[in-house]
Amino acid sequence: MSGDGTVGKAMDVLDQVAAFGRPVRFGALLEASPFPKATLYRFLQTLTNQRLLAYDPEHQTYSVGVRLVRLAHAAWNQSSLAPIARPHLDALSHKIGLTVHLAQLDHGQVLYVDKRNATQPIEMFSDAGKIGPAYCTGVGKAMLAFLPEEEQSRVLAQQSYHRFTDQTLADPASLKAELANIVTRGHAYDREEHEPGIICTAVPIRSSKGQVLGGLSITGSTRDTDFTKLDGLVPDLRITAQAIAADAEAWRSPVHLSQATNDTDKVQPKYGGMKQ
Amino acid sequence: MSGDGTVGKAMDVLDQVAAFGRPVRFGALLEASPFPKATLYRFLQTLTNQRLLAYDPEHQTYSVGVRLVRLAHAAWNQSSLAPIARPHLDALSHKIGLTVHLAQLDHGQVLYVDKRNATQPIEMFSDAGKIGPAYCTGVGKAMLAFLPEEEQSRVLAQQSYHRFTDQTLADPASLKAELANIVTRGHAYDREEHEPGIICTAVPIRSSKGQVLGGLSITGSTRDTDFTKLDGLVPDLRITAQAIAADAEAWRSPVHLSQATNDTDKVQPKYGGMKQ
DNA sequence: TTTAAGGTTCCATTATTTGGAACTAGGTTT
DNA sequence: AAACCTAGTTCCAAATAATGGAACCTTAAA
Repeated sequence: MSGDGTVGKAMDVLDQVAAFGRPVRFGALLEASPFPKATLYRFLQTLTNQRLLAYDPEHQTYSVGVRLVRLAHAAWNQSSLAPIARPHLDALSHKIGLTVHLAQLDHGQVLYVDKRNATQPIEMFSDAGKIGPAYCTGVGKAMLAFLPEEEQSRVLAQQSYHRFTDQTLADPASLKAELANIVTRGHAYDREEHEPGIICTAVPIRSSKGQVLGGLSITGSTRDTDFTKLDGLVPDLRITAQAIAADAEAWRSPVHLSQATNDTDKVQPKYGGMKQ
Repeated sequence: MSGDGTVGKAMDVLDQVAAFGRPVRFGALLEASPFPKATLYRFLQTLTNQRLLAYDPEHQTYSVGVRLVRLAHAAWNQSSLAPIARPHLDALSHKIGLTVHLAQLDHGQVLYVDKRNATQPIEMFSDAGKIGPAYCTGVGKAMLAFLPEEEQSRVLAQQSYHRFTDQTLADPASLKAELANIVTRGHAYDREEHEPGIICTAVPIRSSKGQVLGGLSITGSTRDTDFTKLDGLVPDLRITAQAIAADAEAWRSPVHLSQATNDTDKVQPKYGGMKQ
């Protein structure tokens, strides 16, 4: 699938285990794997050694390893919009009192990187890291709409176009038409296209050069809210998105000036600080 | 460092980028890398192709890629205690009104997988995924204390023994003595050993066979609380830890009965659902 | 005790990785 | 403007690691 030599293949195996969503036995993996028994076995060994997988000897099952949680922490901090956007999300959700989502595009899908739920407590990882379809969510369409021509076509061709509800735009043509509307309008709607009873308004987060950095949305249920209400909040959304974009650009720029002075007095110097 | 063929080396590179904590240029990586230029270059290409790294062409910098966030979501859900422990944490933090941490051991270090902060809103990934030292935190010591002999020795030898405060137990001998106390007492203290002004009580989460699954702690500042107060909460901690362990065992057991019926009607069937 | 299925190891073959050196693109000094 | 860096990229023969068919365990049932 990915190619990319041994590392790519190993990642495919990792993805496969992750896709099961629960501990899985060797045989189950083998059945669905393009690799012969011995090869798959060795990959699982390697990944387990690397603690990218965890092996439960009692049940003889593999599951995705916690080392990933650690790496993800770094990823979330250093290459997602989340740390930059945090204060803005706090302010926005406090002001409007509805659920706010921050998302980015990953491999043609919507990756939620942060969330504010005004009423209930936040659901941690269960939301950050969650993925959703791009063609039938507010944030997804807001991001797609402002993608450069070529990239947009590529991503549109990747979508699954599953019909979640009877509002879902389940083919590239109607989606493309909708995206044009979004560009002129400046924001996207989700009209119960993904889940019945759930509507949303979303805007893209774009750099000064117009590059799509992410998306921001307000979500509500049809019981509590409607599009008139949501429309009233669009200015707030826009302002927040712009503020996030501005901060993102301010953060990125000065980075390359100082040459890597690997702070050795840090709390947990990668491996260096640990005896081996 | 890790060995394990090509995949291991690639992971080392990934770790190296993660350790920088910010976007990093090729040259900076090369300086600190055991690999020759061409080799490092190819690894970075491969990892970038795999979206495990993200490359910013403008600044020519690499950072950890968001694909990891996605994988971590799976890891957190399927092989951490967090999803099982969630309701218990909610109940505990609600009842006692102090900060509660849920942690697991990863590679001799404390990996925080969830947190409840009774007063302030939860800080998402900034806490889940965070790592800390095992030898000078409450959860760390609680878990170390109940490790099997051999594993304990191995992990003790891995610690960095940095003296964070003048309370830090900064050598294996005094740590080992303390661990013995923890075993008889049944719970661990952090007496400002990691951060001045921060104290905590922690218990291990152990399976019915005594295996250490994780750790649970209550943290407070010396201004608001003291060990007398914390001691009063230990029974609650214990009960919660036991409940989590019980649920964890109940969840694991029936897993291997049903043979992999890869749900194809799932929302996002890994790649299968997407045209390629 | 035999059979079977699931898992693990072996090892000659095959394919990938390796890294020194040569090359290219920007930017800076002479 | 030419020479000269420095940082990043490509090439390719040699070295190394991955491959997978088959044999071998090990546990659970017949």
